[in-house]
Amino acid sequence: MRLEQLLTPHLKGFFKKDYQKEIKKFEFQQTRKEFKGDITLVVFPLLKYIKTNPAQLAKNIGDYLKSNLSEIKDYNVIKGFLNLELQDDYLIQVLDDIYNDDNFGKKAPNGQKLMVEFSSPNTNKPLHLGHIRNITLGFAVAQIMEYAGFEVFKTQIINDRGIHICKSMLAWQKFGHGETPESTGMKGDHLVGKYYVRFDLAYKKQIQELVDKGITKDEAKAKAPILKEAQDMLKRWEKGDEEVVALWEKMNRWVYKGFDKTYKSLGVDFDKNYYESQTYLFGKDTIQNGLDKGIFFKKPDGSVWIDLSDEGLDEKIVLRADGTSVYMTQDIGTAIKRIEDFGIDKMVYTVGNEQDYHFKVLFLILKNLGYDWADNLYHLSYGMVDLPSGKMKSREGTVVDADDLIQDMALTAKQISEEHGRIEEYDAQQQDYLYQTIGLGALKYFILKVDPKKRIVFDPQKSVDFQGNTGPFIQYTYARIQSILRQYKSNPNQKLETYRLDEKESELIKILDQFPNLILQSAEQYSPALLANYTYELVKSFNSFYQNLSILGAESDNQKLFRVKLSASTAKVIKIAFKLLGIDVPDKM
RNA sequence: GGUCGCGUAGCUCAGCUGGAUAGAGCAUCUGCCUUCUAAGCAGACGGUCACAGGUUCGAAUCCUGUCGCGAUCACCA
Repeated sequence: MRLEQLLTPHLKGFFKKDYQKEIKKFEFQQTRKEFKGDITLVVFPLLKYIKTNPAQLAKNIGDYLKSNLSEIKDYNVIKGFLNLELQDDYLIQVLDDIYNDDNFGKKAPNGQKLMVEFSSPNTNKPLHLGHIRNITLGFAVAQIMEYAGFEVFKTQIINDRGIHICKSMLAWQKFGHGETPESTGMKGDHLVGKYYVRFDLAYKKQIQELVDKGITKDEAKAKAPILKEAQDMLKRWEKGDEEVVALWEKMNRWVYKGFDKTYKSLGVDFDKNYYESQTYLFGKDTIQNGLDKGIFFKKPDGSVWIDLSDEGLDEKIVLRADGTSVYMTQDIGTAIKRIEDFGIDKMVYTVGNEQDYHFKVLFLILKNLGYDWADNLYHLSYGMVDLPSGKMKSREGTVVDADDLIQDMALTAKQISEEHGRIEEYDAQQQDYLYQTIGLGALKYFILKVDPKKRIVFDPQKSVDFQGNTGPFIQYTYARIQSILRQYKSNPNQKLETYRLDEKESELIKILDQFPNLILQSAEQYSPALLANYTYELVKSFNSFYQNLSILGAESDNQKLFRVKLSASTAKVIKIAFKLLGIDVPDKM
């Protein structure tokens, strides 16, 4: 980042002076290991402006930079690549600036408000691995955006009404014998989930009975009495029936208490919750408004539609024939409401790629309704988390439960930690906290390092690694550095003297220098994966430095000071990057 | 069938706004703990970047087509 900022103005000056050309952007890349140099200018793209031999042009640029910039020590040209070597003094200065910057990579506020939606669960069952990906991803994007200058609001829309929750309610009424989270010791969301499964069991039994009586399966599915009862319950809920509403409130309370616990153990929070029971009626006025403007049209049966065939899509329903809302109606209303509530400029929806079509349509509708901000809505679409056997299916009991998984990860962390036996002086509480930190670090990093749009295959048998490109490896490196800093007894805030850098050292500085750029890129692309993989690259480079050169055993005080500052700066970047990813780093492990 | 996404080493993934000989980890194999934490380091092995065309000085990257996998095209959410 710094290196490019240093060179660009001089390159512009060179082309203006010698060739009378205005060139805005230059292409830099890291110099490949097998060549000498710290940064490389790719000369080929410049041939568009100046017709000449690339090697000759590279040489001319190199000569110019070397004689005009004291920071350039030397250069070499290989084909169309100009490899520039920097003075050690300059790189040391770069490091010192990084060391002294407590908000390294943080962008100044840009004055824009951004809302990030993630999680958004149904309230009829506990969270599972799919939610963990959603939550981890959405939370990380929110944090990155904030660091990149936005004012961020984290939100979720909780699907607390509908047939699914009525099924749990009905089954609890029928088979629950008044069970509560207190009476059973079960987490509330798990208890409610238990009755959702219980409903399905009874439902299937009734279907089978009807089929045995000679009714077709499809007919049986529609006619099963228990389903009728659930549908009836939903109608009563919509009419505001006191008994049903009271039960609904009670069971949702159980679920929220359970969710809160899961969110807490995942280390995430929200600035504002929206509930579908309150938002599902939003949007109806907007539909009328759109009808008046001729954006929507009414079919003979009274249902309201939008025709998007000009955009290459189909007709889409926005209001049912009986005048009730569909998903789309609600989402239109909720989007408008959010803009009104917070005055936000942009919005990110973290929702799985199975809803790509829905969001495409939603954004188009809002645009057609004349909302300019519709251009600033982004669907952060991510791939499903599948098992080696395929999709997770609740009916087949293959769903990986979030709470179980978090616990398993901590348990694995415990086993590995005990083998190493380095934290015996910790008390039980500190140890538990550490196991949580490592287990969660492994899980979150495992998810975040993968490009969001790609499908993830999760093997519960193999679970998650703790070696290589993993959260624990990065946490471990951080802990190692803390150990060194604890042992360094001098004042690290002294001025560095000039000193001959080792290759491992200069490489590390150059990677650190890229961090601000990575923040920008991750924000632009809504991709925590970029940041995660950068952090891994940084840590690998540090470990190579660490294993090959002695830090506290350096030859001189100045060298020791330099290496301590380099280590501390690396730790700082690891900590910031992991904070943005929603992962804690331990001082010992 | 239409639309969208994905296809890189045995496995899991980087690299994709075109640039040098395609990179990591896991697994397998070889070294390195009397020196700062070996969850580590140094190295070996492993590739028709799904396939076929095209654009370009240059393609894993861009375009077209084919194949494979997934999603979606509900008065469900």
